[in-house]
Amino acid sequence: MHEKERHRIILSAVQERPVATVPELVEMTSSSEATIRRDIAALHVQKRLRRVRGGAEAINPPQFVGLAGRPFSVNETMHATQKRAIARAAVEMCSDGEPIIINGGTTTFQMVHFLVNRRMPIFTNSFPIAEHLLKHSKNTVMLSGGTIYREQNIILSPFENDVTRNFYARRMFMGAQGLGPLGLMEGDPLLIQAEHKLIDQADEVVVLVDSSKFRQRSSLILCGLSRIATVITDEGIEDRDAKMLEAAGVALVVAPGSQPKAEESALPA
Amino acid sequence: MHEKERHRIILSAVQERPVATVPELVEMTSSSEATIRRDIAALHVQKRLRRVRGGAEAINPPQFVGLAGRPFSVNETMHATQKRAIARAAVEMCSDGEPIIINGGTTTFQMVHFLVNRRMPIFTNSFPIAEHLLKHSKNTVMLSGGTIYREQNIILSPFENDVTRNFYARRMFMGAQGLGPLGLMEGDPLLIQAEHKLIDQADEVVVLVDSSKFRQRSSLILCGLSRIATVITDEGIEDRDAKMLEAAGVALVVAPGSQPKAEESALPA
DNA sequence: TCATAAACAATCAGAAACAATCATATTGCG
DNA sequence: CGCAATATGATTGTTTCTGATTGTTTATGA
Repeated sequence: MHEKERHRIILSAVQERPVATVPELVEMTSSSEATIRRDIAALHVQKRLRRVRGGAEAINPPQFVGLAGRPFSVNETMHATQKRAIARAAVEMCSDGEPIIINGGTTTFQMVHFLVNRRMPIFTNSFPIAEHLLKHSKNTVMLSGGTIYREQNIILSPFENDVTRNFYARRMFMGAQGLGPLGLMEGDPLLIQAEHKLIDQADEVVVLVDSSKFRQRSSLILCGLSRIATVITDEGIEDRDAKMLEAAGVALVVAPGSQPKAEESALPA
Repeated sequence: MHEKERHRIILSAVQERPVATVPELVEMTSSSEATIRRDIAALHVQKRLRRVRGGAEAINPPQFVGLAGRPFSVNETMHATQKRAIARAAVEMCSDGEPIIINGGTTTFQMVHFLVNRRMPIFTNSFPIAEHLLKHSKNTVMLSGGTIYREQNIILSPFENDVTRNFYARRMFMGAQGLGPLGLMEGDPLLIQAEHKLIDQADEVVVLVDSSKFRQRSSLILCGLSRIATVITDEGIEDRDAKMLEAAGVALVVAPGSQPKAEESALPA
């Protein structure tokens, strides 16, 4: 067996399980202990894995923290103030007892804080949202079934007939990566899939986007503006974008309390 | 067992409950008291947990366990040692990569600790199990969809065609309230419903019950003994009950390490 | 307060993992 | 074909870890 081949096997083993022991790898590669040690040492200096006593471990999760993958936590802090204000406005649209659907995302996640004193049936495909509502509120929580995708923080099943098809609500709340004349844009095909499942289960689609999202573009269009009933954003929205929504017959809600981001709006051309 | 694995198990246990005792961890890791103390000390200086007299506790604020309803937490401490030994034996039946189904329950929950160093597709209807596996393991987690019932700690949908019908595994693991000649007994109709959904999705049903369950009776029969492939219990099982299982063609596994409860078995008539 | 048990710390022998070395095998090239 | 360069495997001695034993400290109840 060649060196490259062993390295491939070792890296694969390390990815699959938190720690791969030297005897395990010896068994897998049919090579000697000394060779495996040398390989691990080599891969260690290449920073392709971390060498630990007894074997090797993957380098990416030094200790994997909780549910939220990196992308989630990073996003979580961006535009936090606006997101919070937008989320509050979204929750204020709801009345107790009225069922709602919340699609997973960092903006919609902020809604949970304003839902703690409410009592309504809430359907979501987001594990963190469900978790938070369960632990800190008395709402009835309903969850879509399927595989939990750690990176995207959503639950998605590849099948047609899941519980999702049996839940219906007047409003569905969702975020997006971008919003433009062509409609709602998303960056991840998996999210597109998940959102398509939910979008048909509600009369009105309410989109939560901070004003920076009007400048974001992406290649994946989820749906046209016509499908959107309401957009909630912050005070940083530009007239041009407001007019675009108005022309498409989309109701616009500007969440108060989010400080106008004059500098951010006046971007250097 | 290697250092990293022990650390993962310890952190996993500490998360589950506010405090994990040294003897508990000794039992879970099959290592000595001295080693556990050293591990705790090491994790303490790494600020990954707090060392306290008697064991270790989670470092983050004592987040109240809103999720686990009273019944769950109370049950959780009963027969804890046996339950853990049984859960360990259950996980030892599984090989990496082999998909399994875990029905929610306090005994089956204990399986999570032994699954942290594994890598397999796991389908469950239990929110706490899914949560723990997500946070402390690399397993692929699949969840059934539906309403989350706080009291029973399970997720159940009233509909026929949900994701559950699309997942299939060789083994399904479940607990029960009682086990007698008539079969598997459960106390709550909701659990019956949930378990019926899963029971058809696996070839073999593996039942995890501590030996006290052979003396429990209940009015709701979930299924006959013939449907059960294996029963895992502790050393407190009586000959009469073992014979009953044998007669029904059920494989019996007695989990080692659970000290024989001589006094408990010899109940005052 | 004292007695008792539990939890802890310190120590040491044995085991496992490791590093260093050397002999052998494989490969590439003249 | 032979030689050199490199890679591999075995051997050795060293380091590190683990588990048992001992004695000390801390909590608990009479």
